[in-house]
Amino acid sequence: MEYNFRKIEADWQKYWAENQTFKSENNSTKPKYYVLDMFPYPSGAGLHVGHPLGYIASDIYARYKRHKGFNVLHPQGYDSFGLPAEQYAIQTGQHPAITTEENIKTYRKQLDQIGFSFDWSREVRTSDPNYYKWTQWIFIQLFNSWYHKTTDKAEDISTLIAIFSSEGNSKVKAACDDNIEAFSADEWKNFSEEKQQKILLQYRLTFLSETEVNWCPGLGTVLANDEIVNGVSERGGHQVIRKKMMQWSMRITAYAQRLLDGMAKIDWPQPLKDIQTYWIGRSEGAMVSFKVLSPAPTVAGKLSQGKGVRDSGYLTGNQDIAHLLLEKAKEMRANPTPAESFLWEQLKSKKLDIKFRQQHLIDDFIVDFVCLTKLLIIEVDGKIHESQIEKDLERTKILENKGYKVIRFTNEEVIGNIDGVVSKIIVELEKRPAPTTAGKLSEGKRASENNEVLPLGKDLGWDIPVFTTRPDTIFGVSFMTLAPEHDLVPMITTPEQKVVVEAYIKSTAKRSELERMADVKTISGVFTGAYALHPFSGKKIPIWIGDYVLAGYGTGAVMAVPCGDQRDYDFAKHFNLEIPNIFEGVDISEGAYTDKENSVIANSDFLNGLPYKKALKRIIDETEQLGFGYGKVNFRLRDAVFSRQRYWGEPFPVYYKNGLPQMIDAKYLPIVLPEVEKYLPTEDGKPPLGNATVWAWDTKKSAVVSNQLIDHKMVFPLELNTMPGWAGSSSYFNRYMDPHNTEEFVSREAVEYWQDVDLYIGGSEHATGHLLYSRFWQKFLFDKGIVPVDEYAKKLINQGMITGTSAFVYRWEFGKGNGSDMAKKTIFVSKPIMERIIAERSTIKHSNKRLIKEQVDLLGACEVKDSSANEWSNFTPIHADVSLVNAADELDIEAFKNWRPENKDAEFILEEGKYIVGREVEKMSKSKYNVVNPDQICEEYGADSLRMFEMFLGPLEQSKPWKTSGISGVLSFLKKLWKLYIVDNKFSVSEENPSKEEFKILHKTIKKVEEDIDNFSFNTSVSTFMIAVNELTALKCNKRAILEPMAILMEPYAPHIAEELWKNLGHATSVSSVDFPIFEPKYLVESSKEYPVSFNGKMRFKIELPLDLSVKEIEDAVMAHEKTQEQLQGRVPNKVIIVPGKIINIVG
RNA sequence: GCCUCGAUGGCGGAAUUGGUAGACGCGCUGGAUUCAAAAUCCAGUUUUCGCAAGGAAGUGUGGGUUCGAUUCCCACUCGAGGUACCA
Repeated sequence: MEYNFRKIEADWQKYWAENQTFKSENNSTKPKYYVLDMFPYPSGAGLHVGHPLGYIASDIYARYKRHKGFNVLHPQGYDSFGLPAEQYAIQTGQHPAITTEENIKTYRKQLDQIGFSFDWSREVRTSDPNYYKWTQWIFIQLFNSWYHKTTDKAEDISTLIAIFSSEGNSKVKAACDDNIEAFSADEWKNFSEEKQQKILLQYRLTFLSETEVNWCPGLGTVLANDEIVNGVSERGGHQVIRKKMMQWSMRITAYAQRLLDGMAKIDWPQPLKDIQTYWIGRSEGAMVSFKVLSPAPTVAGKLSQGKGVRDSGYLTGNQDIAHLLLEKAKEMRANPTPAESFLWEQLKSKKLDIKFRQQHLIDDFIVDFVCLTKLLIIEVDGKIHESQIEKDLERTKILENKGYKVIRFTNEEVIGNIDGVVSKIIVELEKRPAPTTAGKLSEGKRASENNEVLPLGKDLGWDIPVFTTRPDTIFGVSFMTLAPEHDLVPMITTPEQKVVVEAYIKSTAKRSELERMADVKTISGVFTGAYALHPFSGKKIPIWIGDYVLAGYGTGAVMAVPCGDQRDYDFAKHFNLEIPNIFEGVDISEGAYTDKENSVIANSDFLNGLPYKKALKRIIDETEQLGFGYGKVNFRLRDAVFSRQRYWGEPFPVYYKNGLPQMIDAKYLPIVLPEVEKYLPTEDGKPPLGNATVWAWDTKKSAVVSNQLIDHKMVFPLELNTMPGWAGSSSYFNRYMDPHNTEEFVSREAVEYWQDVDLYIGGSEHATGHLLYSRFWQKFLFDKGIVPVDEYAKKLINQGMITGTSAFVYRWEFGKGNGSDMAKKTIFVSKPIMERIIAERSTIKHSNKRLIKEQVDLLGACEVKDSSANEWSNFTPIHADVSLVNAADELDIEAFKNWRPENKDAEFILEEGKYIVGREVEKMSKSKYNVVNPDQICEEYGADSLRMFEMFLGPLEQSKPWKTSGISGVLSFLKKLWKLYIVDNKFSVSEENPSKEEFKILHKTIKKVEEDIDNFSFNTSVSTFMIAVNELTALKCNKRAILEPMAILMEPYAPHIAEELWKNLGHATSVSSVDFPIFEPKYLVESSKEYPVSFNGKMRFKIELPLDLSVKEIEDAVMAHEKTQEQLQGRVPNKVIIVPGKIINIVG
C-alpha cells in the first residue's frame, strides 16, 4: 500500500469543501482565535512558491488552535482593485472585472491545492460592490467627523457646529488645516451656508484641498509617498513630478500621537515598529519667531564697494558723527586715567592671548576697552561717572543689544586688586562665543560681515517662525536659512541681492526631487541681504536661502546653529559665516557637536552651564514668557492623499454642488463603478471616470443618472476620482467577522465576539502603507464606537521572502572581434572549467597549443587566430531555467537546447559528461527563470511535502533561498511516516501497550512541537517529526497508542496524510477538531545521565551516572574514573565544577 | 550618514536560562538490492595530522568577563532590509 499523495490530497480537499469543515461560527461557547493573512492581490502571474509561505504558517497555527479547543476564524479574500488589471484593460480593452475574476479563479485553484483551512464562506473582494459599499460608508463617516484634541478623539461634525454657534472657533482645539480665519459665534451664524461648508471642510477628517502631490504623467495619476521608490513610481518606474491638484486627503496627522502610543500595546516586530515610528517622525522642540529687520542698503552698498570708513577694519559706528568721535577718542587715548593705563598695561600685553582696543568707538559711544573678537567691553568707572549711573545703564543696555557684554570695574578695584580684575576678565572672555573663522579672515572683513555693530534696522513687521528641536542652542544662531520656495523670500530680499536670489530660486526649482536627493553633498545658497533680530541676544543675523531647507517640513525655515548642526556647519563653512561655539569644553573646529545628551551650554547668557535637558526647559519657558514662541511637537507624517485618477478603484459617494462636495446618503450605497468606453484619462485631462456617460447624481430620485441630465439644481456631477489601493484593505479584517451583513459594516455581536486579530501574518513591505493606514482607520472606528478595540492586531509576524536560486550557463565569448569561426558558434562552458580557464589565463597565450586539454577537441574543428588572454577568459553568464537543472547542479543539455531556439546548435564543453551550472540567489522573477510554481511541486511531491518543506527551509521571519532539491527529504519522511502504519502492505496497527521508550519518543515530540508552534519556530518542529519517525522506525513501532497521537500532531503541518491515517485508524470524522495530545512529563523522567566530562572546558569523554547522586558522589565517581586519571596524569585539579544533570568540568 | 537585523560545514539551517557546536535535511562518498535504472536500505561526511587509537584547530575579525562563550560585554569588518538634507 503506497503513499499515494495525489489521491489522498484530492480526496480530502474535496471532503473539507463538501463538509465545510473549517466554517467558523459567530456564536460559540469556545474561546475565539482570529488568525489572519494579508489578503493577496490576484495578479495574472499566479502564485509562486514564495507566496504561500505566510499562509502555510498561519494555517498551521489555525489548525493547531482548533486542536486546542478554540473557535478559529481563518478567512481569506482578495485585494482585487489595482493597477495591473487596469493597465491590462487599457491595452486590451478587457474590463478589469473580467481579468480580476479570471485571476481570482487561478488563485483559488492554487490555494485549494495546498490544503488551507480557510473559511471560504467569509471571502471578501475589495472590488465587489457589496464590499466596497462599506468602504464608501467609512469614507462618509470620516467626512462627517472632526478631531477634537480636547477629548482626544474623533467626534461627529455636529459637535463642532455646536461649538462654532456658541463660541466661534477661537477656543476649539481641533486637528485642522493651517491658516484658518478666526470667527465669533455671531459671525458663524451669519456666514452663508456655502461659507460654513467651506470652513467645515477644513476640519473634517477627510477633506478636499489643493495639495502639492506626486503626479506621475506616465501612469496619469497621483501617487502616495510610499508608492514612489527612488523618485520614480514603484510600478513601472515612471517619472514623478510635483503638481498642485484638488485632492481628497485623510487627516491621519490627527492620529499621529495615538499611532505612536498604540505601538506600546501590540506585539509587532520591532523593526516594523521602528519604521512606523520613524515615518510618523515625532520631534519635540519649539517654535521661535525671528523678526525681520529692514536692510541697511547704504551699508551693504558701501561694503560691496569695499570703500569708506568701514574699511579701516576696526573703526565701527555711526558714520555721520564718526569723525567727531574719532577725534575725541584720540584725545582720551592720549590722556588716560591712572587706573585705565594700569589696566591697559595688563590688557595690551600678550598675556591674555587676545586683542583689546583702547578708547574705541562703538556706535555712538567711546568705550574704555573692547575685545572685538569676543565682543567684550570693559569700563573703568571713576568719580566722574558716579553721577551718571542711569545713563551708564542705558548705554550698557544698548551695547548689550548689539551683542556686547559690558563689565565694569571701579578705579579702586583696578589699582587695588589688578589680579582679581584680570581673572574676572579672563572668565568673561571664556564665556563669550569663540571667535569664528577669525584666523583665516582679516579681522576687518570679519567684523564687517558679522555686522553686529551696525545700526539696528527697523522692525519690518514680518516674523519668520522656525521649528527647532534644539531651542537650547539658540545663542549659537549666527544666520537663518529659508527654503528657496519660502513665501517671505521675495519680500525681504534687498534690491542688491534680487538678481542672485531670483537666479538661485530658478535653478533649484528646476532640479527634480531625484537630483536633489542624489546630490546632497553640494552646498548651495545665497544671501537675501536681509537680517533678522535674534530674540535673545538682539544680534542682527543674516538671512540666507538654501536648498538644504525643505519647504514642506516645519515652517520651511531654520535658525542655523552651525556649532550644533552639521548641515548648518557645512553651510557656514562654505560661505564663511560665523560659527560661535556655545558648548562647554567641546572642539568644533572639525565639525558640529550634535550629541545633545552630553552637551552643556556655554556663551549663552542665562543658559550658561546648563545641561541639555535643563537648558531646553528653561529656554522654552523663557520663550513662552517673552512671547517669541512656544514649545511644540512636530510630526513628519503628512496627511494622506486619498484620490487617484484611476478607473479600477472604489468610486467616491460624492457629488458636487456649486463646487462643494456633498455626501450621498449612506442608504443609497453602494455607488457602483460606472462603465466606460476607455480606461485612459480623458483628452481634457480628467480622470478615467470622466469618460462615463452615466455618472451624475439625481438628488430627487437618489440615483445615478445620465450626465446629460445635469442641471446643477437637482442633478449634479459625481466625483471623478477613485479611492487609492489602501482604501479597501484598511478595515477588511473587521468585515470578515460579519461579511454578509447588508445592514451594518459589522454587527455589534460579531465584533464583540471576535474583537480583534490574534495573529496577523504578512510582509513587512506594508509598514508605512497598509499597516499604518489600517491602524488609523481602526482608531477612528473605535472613536465612533463601531469597533471595541483601537488596535486591530495583537500580534504581527512578517514572513521572510523566499528567494530564488538562479542557474547560470556561461557563454564563451572568445574569438569575438577577430573574425574566427569560433565567434559564430555558441559555446557554453561548464562552470568548473570556466573557473580553471580564468585561473590559468596567464598561461594561455597566443596559441591554442597550451590550452588546457578539455578544449582541444572542440577547438580542433575551428580555426583559431591569435587572441589575448583576456579574450580567452571572457564569459557571459546567462540565466538558464531552473527546471532544467538537477539537484547536483547538472544541466539537462537536451532540454536546454530545446528550451530556446537560439541554443539549438550550441556546443557544450563538459567535464565527465556533465555540464555544471553556476548558482546565485536572487529575487524570484520571471525574467530570471528562477520561478518555481507551487502547482508543479504539488503535482510532483504533494501539498503536504510542499507545506512541510516551506516550513523546513528556515525560520519564518528570515529570508531564505528556495532549492527544489531539498524537498525530496520531506517526501521520503512522509513515506516513512506512512510505512509505520503499514504491515504486510496493509494498513494495520497493533493494540499492544507501547514500551517506555516508545512513549518517550511520543511525549518528547508532543512537548517540542507544542513549544515550537507557540514560538512560531515551525522549521524545528519539522525536524522533530523526522527524528520521531526515524526513531519509531528503528524500533519498528506499530502501536496505536503511539501512532494515533502522532497523526494528530502531524495534522497542522501535513493535514492530508493526517486525515487519511486518521480515517484508516478507524475514525469516521475529520481529525482537524480532535483534541491535541497531552504531554505527560512522567514519560521523560530519566534515572541516569550521560555526563560530558570536560577538562579546562574541553569535552574529553562521557560517563553515565545516576541522576540522584549528590555533587560529592558525582565528583568521587568522576575522579575515580580511569580516563580522568589519564587526563590528569598525576596532577591534582584546582577545582571540579559539577552542575548536576548538566556537565562536569575539571580545572587544573 | 542614520536605524534595524544578520554572519555557524559544500548548501539550507539546529543548539529555548552561558554547559557535549554542527541536530534535521540536501548534496557528496562507499556499500546492499537490481540485468540496469528508479525507488529503497546501510555506513561515512567541519577542517587538519594520523593506517589507527588518538590529537590539534574551529561558530565573520580582535579584545574582555567566566571553571566554561555560537550565546554576555567592548571595538571592528562584511552582508541584507528600511530610511534620509525632517531642522
